[in-house]
Amino acid sequence: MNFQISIYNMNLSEQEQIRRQALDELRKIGINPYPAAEYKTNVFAKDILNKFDAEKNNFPDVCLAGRIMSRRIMGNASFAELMDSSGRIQIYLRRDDICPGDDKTMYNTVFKHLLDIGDIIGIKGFVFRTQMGETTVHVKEYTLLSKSIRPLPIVKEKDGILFDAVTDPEMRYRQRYVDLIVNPHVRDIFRKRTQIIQSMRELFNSKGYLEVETPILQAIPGGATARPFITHHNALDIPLYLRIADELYLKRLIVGGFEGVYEFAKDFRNEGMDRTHNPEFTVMEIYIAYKDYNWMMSFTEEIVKKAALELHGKTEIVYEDKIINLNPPFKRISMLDSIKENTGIEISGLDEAELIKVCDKLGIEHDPTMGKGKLVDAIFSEKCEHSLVQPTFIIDYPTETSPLTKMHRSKPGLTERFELFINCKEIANAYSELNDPIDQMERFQDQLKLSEKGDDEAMFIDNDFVRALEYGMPPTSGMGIGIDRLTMLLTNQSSIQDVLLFPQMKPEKKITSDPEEKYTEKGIPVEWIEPLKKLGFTTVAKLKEVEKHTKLHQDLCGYNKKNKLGLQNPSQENVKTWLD
RNA sequence: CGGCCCGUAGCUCAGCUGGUAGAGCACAUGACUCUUAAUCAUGGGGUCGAGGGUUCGAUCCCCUCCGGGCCGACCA
Repeated sequence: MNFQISIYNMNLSEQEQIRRQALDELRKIGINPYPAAEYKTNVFAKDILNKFDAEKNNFPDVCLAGRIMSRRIMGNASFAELMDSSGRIQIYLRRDDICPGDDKTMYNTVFKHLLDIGDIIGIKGFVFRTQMGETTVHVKEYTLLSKSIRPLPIVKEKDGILFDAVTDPEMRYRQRYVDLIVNPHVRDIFRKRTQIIQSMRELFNSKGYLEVETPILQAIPGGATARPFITHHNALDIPLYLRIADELYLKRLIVGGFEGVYEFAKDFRNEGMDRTHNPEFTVMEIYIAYKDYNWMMSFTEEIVKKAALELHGKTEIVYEDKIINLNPPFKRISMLDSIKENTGIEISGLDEAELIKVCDKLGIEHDPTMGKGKLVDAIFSEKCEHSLVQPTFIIDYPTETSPLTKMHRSKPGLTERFELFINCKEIANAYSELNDPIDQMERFQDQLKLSEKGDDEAMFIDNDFVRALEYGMPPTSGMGIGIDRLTMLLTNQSSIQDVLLFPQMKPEKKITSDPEEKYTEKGIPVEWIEPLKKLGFTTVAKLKEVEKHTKLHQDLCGYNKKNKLGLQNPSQENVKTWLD
């Protein structure tokens, strides 16, 4: 028996070894643990739970498939829980139902011993209610559909309280598949994420706006201020950037004559990672001809309201300890008024030197690379954002930080731009788009000056984009919504990792391990390879670092004894030759 | 990048001014025909994140590193 285990792999846990043995046993019995055939089901667990009526006996013949999540075996009868994509349902198996004849293998051997929690099976039977009142499928016949050879964390639940729930973020994010299996509410979050996107798409399509795709690989990463990822195209031998925004391409399409275009775009920014930032993230950007930012504010209200209603059936949502009402109209206040409201200081018309004084007075850090716009932005971030719990449009931003935005129709030095804040976070950003090509070129050149001043986020000049504007772009309003952050808000999650299926993680540390040949080449007998690896010598190179061969010899003999391997101990001289 | 905390069985966690490890679940064997965190009995399972140091002796104390979390800084 010991030998039986050792020929598998010493690195496997006992439970994994047992499951691999079960795999072999199943094959011996003639059961394919990984059958190819389609398995036709006719119902989901949730449908049964919702619609079963014991008096009508309305599920006399069901077939469903899913993963075994728990088992309670009591001799000749067993209960188990089956989880399919819709949820969990209890199933009931009786030996003499599963095995009507003399051969009781399918129950006694296969179900009780060779199946495990985590295995995927299909069942046929009828629905009934147990004495305890639980809707249950009485199984007449089952089929193994896929054997699981790695034990799943066992999460138990009673009265809504989870026991031993997997909460370790490391495991939850790296092995999202496990998280999705054992934490059912996680699947729900991602369903809601898709629902939000669907809700927006439906609204846009109903208005006749066109969903488009624009380049992710861009020669000039435009449309936002951020540090890009850079890559290289071999055939063209040019650098390419992963997009930081799709704005400039969408506006080219408005020039091309579309009335409205939108894209759910993955953008990439080479910056810090934390609870609210992932290097790749999703932004919905939409551009509509002949509109302005006032119109866009109302449209944004409609988008947010619709998504909230479809997810929650109401516009009041709970986020952590706050209740947020997403019922329009949202408050609208200019950035300068908001600063005045929160600090009592009127900063309109101040020059750079005066703004620096204000920063000093308010205790806001600043540095010489910051222009007027960034100084105002810093004051706003520091003093105002925290007050914007309920949805609020902050409007009319300084020109300097808005190089793609039309000048304000009546307020000099400002632009027609708004950001929607909810729960103190920016959710949307929109403008009356700048369509004056000459103004646009000048703004790009101002960005160049900022860049020369040391601002490494300033925008690049996109000459082709200016050329497009020169042909004439209709007055247009554009808006972007951070899908990840909106999802966080609407699903009450506090970190972006919880709304991304596969958040970016540091690479997993690989344990390098040499193949057997490397060891045998050095004259090391096969049976001593495993003990050496267990002692930490996973590569032959590590053997070279051994200072005293006698110590290694001792360790090996000790390992042999401790694990009762029954191997013939090597001589000290032998061990010495391994180290050369 | 700085401060605080964490890393022990497959999972969740104990481990008392240092004496080479425990629980529950899971797993194995057995009992049990309506159980539901099923129950009962028995059993196996751990380089106590890695390396170094102090010590007769380190899971525990010290240093370095790796991985993770929270807070701050930077940053949309």
